[in-house]
Amino acid sequence: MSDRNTLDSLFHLLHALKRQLHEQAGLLKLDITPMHIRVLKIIDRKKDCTAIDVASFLGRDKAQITRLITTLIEKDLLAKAPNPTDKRSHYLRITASGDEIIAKIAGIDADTIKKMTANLTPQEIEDFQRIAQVITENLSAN
Amino acid sequence: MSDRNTLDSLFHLLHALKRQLHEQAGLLKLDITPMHIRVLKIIDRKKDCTAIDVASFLGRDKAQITRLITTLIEKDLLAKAPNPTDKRSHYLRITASGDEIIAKIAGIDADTIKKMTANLTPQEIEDFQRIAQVITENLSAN
DNA sequence: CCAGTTGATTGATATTGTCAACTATATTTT
DNA sequence: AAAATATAGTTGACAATATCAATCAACTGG
Repeated sequence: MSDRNTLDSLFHLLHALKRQLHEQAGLLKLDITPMHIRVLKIIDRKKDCTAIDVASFLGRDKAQITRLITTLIEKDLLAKAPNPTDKRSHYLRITASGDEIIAKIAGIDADTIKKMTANLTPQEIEDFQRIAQVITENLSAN
Repeated sequence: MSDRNTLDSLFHLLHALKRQLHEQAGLLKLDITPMHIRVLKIIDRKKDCTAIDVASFLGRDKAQITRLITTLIEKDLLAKAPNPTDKRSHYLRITASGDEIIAKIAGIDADTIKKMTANLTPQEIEDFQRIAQVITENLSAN
């Protein structure tokens, strides 16, 4: 367990995080996945958010985003509004039910972060985030 | 981009890492995935490794491990040897071709880590790894 | 207007992950 | 020793995530 290298550690962390978020998604009792939740959060934060915005923010394929948005609309957590500047695209708006879910998610997220960062100092958390970002950029650079 | 929270940062990092490893797996020109590579590495490190050992080390379902091992055997990177202490199970042995692949992987891994940690100090890398482990443990604890 | 680009959707398919059922051996209990 | 239980491994089914290619409609620059 102790002779893991950086890559292994990260993989392990990834897996633990995935499990955690999957559990949390289950807590919502909606038939919704972690990715749906991420999409919802992004749309909530960004004004006049379109599908492309979500895709580029997450660095994911447009196809995946289309499908995630479709199910969010089916579940009435999201609705499309016309985009006055481009008839091909739509502004994504959170519905009233969506707002409720987002509030719940915020609470659950806070718990997760609290759990993750138990026994870490604010300085450590800040360092971790900063270094994580550097590594991400290093990986993304080609 | 800048107002990401810890969860978002981690997700982003893990996604970038996944992509990187996927590319690297492609580099091997075998028809093999990142998970196959992880399994191969574990078996290489542990003497008399069985499928269960791999599953418990990775914290994955046995079913998934069985399938990964099956394709590794098909590709002649792995072979089963009898386990003298239990007729249900087998020791997993790396073949000669498997050894070659593992050597290549080691080189590629070194490159990845170098890329990831460019412009980070040894201290930062150490901190990151330590904090990542703490977070993993926090998440795994129930 | 035309050519090329972009936003969105759909189909196909790969990877990873989980659950449940099952076989064959091992181990424990009585 | 026989019965009950547990474990190693396999298989089937399926969910969640991800990517690629093709397509359509709408936009943009020349």
